[in-house]
Amino acid sequence: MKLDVAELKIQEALEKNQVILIAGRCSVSYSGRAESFLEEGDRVFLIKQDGTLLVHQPTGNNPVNYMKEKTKHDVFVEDGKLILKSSNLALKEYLDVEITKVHFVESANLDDNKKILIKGTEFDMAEMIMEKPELIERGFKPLNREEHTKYGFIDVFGYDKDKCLTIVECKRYIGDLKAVSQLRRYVEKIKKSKGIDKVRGILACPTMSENAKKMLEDWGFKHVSVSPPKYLERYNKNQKNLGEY
Amino acid sequence: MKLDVAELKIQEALEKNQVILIAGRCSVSYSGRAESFLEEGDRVFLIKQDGTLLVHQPTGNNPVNYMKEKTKHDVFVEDGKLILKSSNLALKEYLDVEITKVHFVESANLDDNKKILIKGTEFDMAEMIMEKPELIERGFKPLNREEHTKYGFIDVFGYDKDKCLTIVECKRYIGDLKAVSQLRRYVEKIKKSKGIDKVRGILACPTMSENAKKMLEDWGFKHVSVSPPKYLERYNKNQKNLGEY
DNA sequence: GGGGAGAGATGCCGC
DNA sequence: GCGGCATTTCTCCCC
Repeated sequence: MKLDVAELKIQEALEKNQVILIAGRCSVSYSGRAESFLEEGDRVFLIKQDGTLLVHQPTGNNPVNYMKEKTKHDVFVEDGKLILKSSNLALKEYLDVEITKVHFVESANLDDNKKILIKGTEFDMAEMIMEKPELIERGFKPLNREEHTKYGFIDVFGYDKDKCLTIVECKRYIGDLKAVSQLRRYVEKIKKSKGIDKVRGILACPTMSENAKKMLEDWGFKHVSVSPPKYLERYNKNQKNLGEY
Repeated sequence: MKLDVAELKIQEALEKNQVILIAGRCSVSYSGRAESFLEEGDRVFLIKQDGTLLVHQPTGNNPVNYMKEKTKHDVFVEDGKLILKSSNLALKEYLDVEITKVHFVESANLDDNKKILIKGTEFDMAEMIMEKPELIERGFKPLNREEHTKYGFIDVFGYDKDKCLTIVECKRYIGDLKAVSQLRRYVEKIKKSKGIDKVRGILACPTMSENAKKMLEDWGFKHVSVSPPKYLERYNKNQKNLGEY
């Protein structure tokens, strides 16, 4: 596609506040929180209706460069190149693209006000434990979930069968050093603020790394194997259709 | 665009292992590490040459759904809908899309083997401190950077003017509770493994949150205000062109 | 592949 | 806006 045709097409789409998709050969410079440069190669550009810009290489999960919402975009041809200058003055972030070849440009007004529903999060784990406290220990009595105000952001806390205050930190995945550090911070905070000498700490997660297990034991905490709940599980080896939700 | 035309176009592009961009009205289901459902709306799909799939809503930075590399994609028309079934058997992840309307489909073979160069990272901060140790303290003598083997992943460590072992943890942005916890873990690890009683901990970051500052003081650590270096900084209020790199 | 930590992390919620 | 934290975090590097 000719550069000046692409230029017009992109300018019109920007004016109409459409989602724009561009594939082209380009180099990319960025300056803002950090700085970056990417030599010439084929990439995909996605400009969204809120001004977000994503630059994607032909492989990999993450955008190689990006600009956040409310970014302004300016497109023009100069010295035989299609230039895209994107700037977010509020964030002091700037991104420049020099496009030497445009493979295609497409744009459309997209209408979408739906929010994704996700199940199986850490929050769902905590909820499950509130409903089935025996997942932690026989005799465990949870008091509150997600106590944000007084003692920090604690997933679940309550009393064990011996009426000892017990803090439960949930992790969806493997429990690591960070998770133990976090639990430790909570336990100390509660000890201090309540003036109690003995507070128990429990890490609820599917598995733990060896080093984390060691640190957990050093601090007298306990690991309970719990996995996040899956409410919508419908797939298995023999099943090909998802069915309705 | 008619669904069966889109079907063919996508199938051909998949066979040719091209990058594919689709805009359409759809609902999305996901099952894997967690589970999710997204009601009907207009979205953009990006299928990459390594099998990566990204689903983007018309606003926002992050994909609303995604599948990692090596995902297989199957497209067909059924009951008047264009169905995209993506599965990653190795990861036991599955994503289903029901498309009721296709706005456009584009595809291309993209060639890109360049890697992005980023400056101003935490690593660059540590490097800067190695070169200018007075940024930390007068008399600070750094020994090593990124010591991974013996004492963990410590950014910089060395001796202060009184020959006391000193650990420096760098953060690009505001120092928070997590950062202080991390520093604390390192200091204790070194104390234990070296059998030393006094090890100093310094957090090098631009600013700190109040709670983190308090925790830092509680533990006898110190904050030094350091910002990540920017090697390519060329922008300012009065400058409109980026110039060459 | 596991483990540990950074990221231009982002996004969410609460204050 | 800051603060604290989860994320289908992802990515990188080392062992």
